[in-house]
Amino acid sequence: MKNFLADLNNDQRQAVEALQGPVMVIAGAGSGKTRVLTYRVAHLLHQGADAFSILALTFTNKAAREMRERIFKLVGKEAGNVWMGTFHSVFARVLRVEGPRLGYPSNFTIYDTDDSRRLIKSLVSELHLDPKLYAPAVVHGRISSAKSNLVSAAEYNENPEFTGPDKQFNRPELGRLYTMYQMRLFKSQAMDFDDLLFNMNVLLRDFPEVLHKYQQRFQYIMVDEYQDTNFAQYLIIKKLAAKNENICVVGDDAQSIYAFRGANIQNILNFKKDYPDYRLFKLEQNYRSTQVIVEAANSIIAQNKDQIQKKVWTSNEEGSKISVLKGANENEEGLLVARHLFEQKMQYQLPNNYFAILYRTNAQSRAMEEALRKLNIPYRIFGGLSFYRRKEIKDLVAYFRLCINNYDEDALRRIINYPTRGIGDTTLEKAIVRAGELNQPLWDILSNPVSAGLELRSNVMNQISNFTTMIKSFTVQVNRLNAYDLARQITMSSGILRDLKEDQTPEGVSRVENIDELLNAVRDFTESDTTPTGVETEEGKARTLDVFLQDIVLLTDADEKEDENQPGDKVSLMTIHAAKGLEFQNVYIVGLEENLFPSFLSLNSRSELEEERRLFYVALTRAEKKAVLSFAEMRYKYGTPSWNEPSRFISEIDEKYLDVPRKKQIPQTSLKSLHGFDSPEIRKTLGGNTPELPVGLQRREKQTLKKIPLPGAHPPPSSQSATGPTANPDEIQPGMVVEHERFGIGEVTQVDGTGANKKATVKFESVGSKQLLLKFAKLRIV
DNA sequence: GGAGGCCTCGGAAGG
DNA sequence: CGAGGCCTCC
Repeated sequence: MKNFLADLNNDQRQAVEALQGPVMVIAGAGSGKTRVLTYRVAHLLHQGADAFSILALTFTNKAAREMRERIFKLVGKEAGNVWMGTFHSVFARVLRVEGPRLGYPSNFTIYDTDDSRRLIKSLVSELHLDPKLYAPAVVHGRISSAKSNLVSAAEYNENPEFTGPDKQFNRPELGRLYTMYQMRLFKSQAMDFDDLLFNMNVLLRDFPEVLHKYQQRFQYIMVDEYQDTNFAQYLIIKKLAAKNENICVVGDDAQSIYAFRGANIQNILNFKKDYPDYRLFKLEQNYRSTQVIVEAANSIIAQNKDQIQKKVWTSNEEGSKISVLKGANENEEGLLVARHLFEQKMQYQLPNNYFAILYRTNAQSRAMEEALRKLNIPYRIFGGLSFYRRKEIKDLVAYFRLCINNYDEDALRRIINYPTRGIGDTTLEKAIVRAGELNQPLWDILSNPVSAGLELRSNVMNQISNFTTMIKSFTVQVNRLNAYDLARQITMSSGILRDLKEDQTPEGVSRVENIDELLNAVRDFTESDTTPTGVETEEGKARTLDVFLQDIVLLTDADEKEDENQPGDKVSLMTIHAAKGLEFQNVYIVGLEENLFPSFLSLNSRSELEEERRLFYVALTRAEKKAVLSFAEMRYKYGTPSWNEPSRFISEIDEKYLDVPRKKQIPQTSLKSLHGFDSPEIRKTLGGNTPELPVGLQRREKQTLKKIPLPGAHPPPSSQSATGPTANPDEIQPGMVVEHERFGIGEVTQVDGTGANKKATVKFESVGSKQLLLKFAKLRIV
C-alpha cells in the first residue's frame, strides 16, 4: 500500500490525520485545500471507515466531481460509495426518501429559479398586483432570503420585522405572496432550491427518528467552502454532526465573496463557539503562485479588518512583477491587454489556455472579445446561458416533467399550448379560475373538464382531452421504458421537433441540434452507471426518465463540457466570481477603476467594500506566474461616457511588486488631469454620468433584505485566541495541574502518543474531562 | 400567434 | 448602448 500521507506537508498531514472530533481547516489560496479533503476521505477509508458513513458536501457539482475522481485515484472504486455532492443534490436525495413524511411524493419536481419566477409572475397577475412593484426577481429574492434563514411563510407574516419593510416599500402583499407561492409549489408537488435546504431542516427538527437515522449514517462529515454556507446549510450540518461531532470544515475567510447571496461568514468565524474543543489547522504554504503574487495578495488583504489572522507564504520563485496597463478607453484597454497577452504567448511559447482575462461585470467582456478577435486569438467565454435553461430545452424538459409529475403546474402551463394546439390564454384562464374555486389542481380540472364545470366549445374540449390523453399515455410508460426510449417517443409525438424544424434560420437549426444534444445526454445516462451529476445509480435500478430528470435541474453551465463543434486551445474569459477555485499561469484583471471595481454599489459600507477587496484577492491569487492589471481612463457605461480614477486596489499593492514605478504609470498628474477632464461642464455636455436615484433605492432594498435576523443568530465574532507562554508538550506529565485558555484549571490524568500526536487527558474543574492534542492545546503549567 | 415598435433598466451567481 | 418585456397591429 502506498503511503500517501507522504505526499502532504506537515500542516496538511495533521489536518488529514485529525479524523476524530471537530476540525476547522483554514486554507489559504493555493494551499492544497482539495488535496487535504480528498486525502482525508482516503485516509478515513484506509483506517477502515465505511464509505457509506462519510458525507462530503461541496457547493458545485464540479468540485464534487473533481474530489470524487481524485479519491478514486487514491482508493479505487470504494470512492463511489462516499456520499459526496452539493448540498442540494445530497439533500434532494434524502428528501426523495423522507419527503413523504412532509407530504411530498418521492418523485417531487425541483423548480429552478426560472420556474420559481414564472410561478411568482403568475401569482402577481392573478392577484392583480402591480407587476413593477412585485417584480418576480424581487419577490423571489425576498422569499429566498427568508427561506435561507429558515423563516417560514407563517413566521414571515407574523413578524413586523419582515412585513414592516415590505409595507414601507409599498409591497404589503409580499407575505401573502410567500404563503401562496408555497401553497402552489406544494400543490404542484414541487420544491424550489431553497426548499431542499428548508425542508431538510424541517425533517431534522420535527422527526427525531430521521435525525437519529442520518446522525447514525453520517459518522464523518466534511464541508468544503465553509465560508460560503448560509444559515439553512449551517444548521443542517450542525444537527447532523451533533451526535458524533466528527465534523471537518474547510474554507478561507479571505475568499468569502458570496455574502450577497446569503453566505454568512460568521459561520466560519464562530466555529469555535459551536465546538469549543475544536482543532484548528491553518494551511499557509501556497504552492500555486510566485512570491510576488503571494506577497502582493497579502498586502491587499491586510487592509481588511474582518479576518482570521494567517500568513500565506510560498517557497516558489520570486517571479516577475505585476504589470499595470492604462488605456484611454475600454477599447484601448482591450487592445493593450490582447497585445500584452500575444507578446507573452510568443516570447514564452505558451498555449492560449495558459491565459485568463478576469473582470468584475459580464458587460466588460465585449471590449476584450473585440480586441482578441482583432489579433486572431481564440477565446472562450464562461458564464453564458446554461444548456438546460435554453427555451427549447426547457420546453422539452417540461414534457418530461409533466409526464413524471402530472401536478407540475409550471410544466403544464408551459406546454399546454406549445406546439400550438388551440388551447389559448382564454381557455387556460378559465381553467385556472375554476381550479382556484374548487381548490383543485389544474391538472385535475383539465383531466375532467365536464365534472369540473368548465364550459368550453366542443373542439376546445377535444383538444384538451387529446392533450391530457397523450400525457397520460407517456406517464404509464415511465416505468416500462428506459429513459432514452421514452424521451425519444415524447420528442416525436409531442410535435416539438416538427415545430422546431420548420424554422430554417441558423438559430432554428441550432435549436434542433440542442434537442438532439439533450437526447444524446439521455442516451448517455441510459447506458452509463452514473446520473448526470455523477452519483452512481443503484445496482439493478432501471435507468428511467424520472431518475434522469431528478438530476439535471441541479446542473449548471459550469458542468457543461466544451463545445464539441469548436474544441481547442483558448484564452478563458470570465467574471472573477466564476474564476474562484481555478488557476492560470497568466492572469489579466481588467477594469480596475473606482466605481467599477470596487463597484459603486459597495462604496457605502465597510463590509461590502471588504467583500470587493476579497474579490480582488481571489482574482490575484488565481495567477501562477504572471499577473497583469489594467484600467481605462474612460469607458462607456449604459451608452454614456464615464471617467473614473484607477482603482484603490492598485495603490493598495505594495509598490515594490509592481513592475513600473507607480508614480510614472499612474501618476498624480494623471489623476489631476483626469479630474480636470471630468469637469462638471464636460459631464453636462455629455449627458451626465451614472444615474443616481435608482441606485439609491436599490441599495436600501438590499440592506433591508439583509436585515432578516437569523433565528439563533451568532453573536459577533471575537478576537483570535491569545498566544500566551505555553508549556512544551514534552513537559506535560500526569498529575500536573494546568491551565487552558478556555477550559480553565484542570488536572492531567493521562498522556498518550508521541510527538505531534501527543495528547493529554485533562480533568477540568468546570467542563470535566477533555482530550487535548498538546501541539495545539496551549496549556500553562500551574 | 408573430413581427415590430416602445419602454425600461442595468452587480456578482451556486443549486 | 443593448437586452428583454410588453403592447399593438395585422
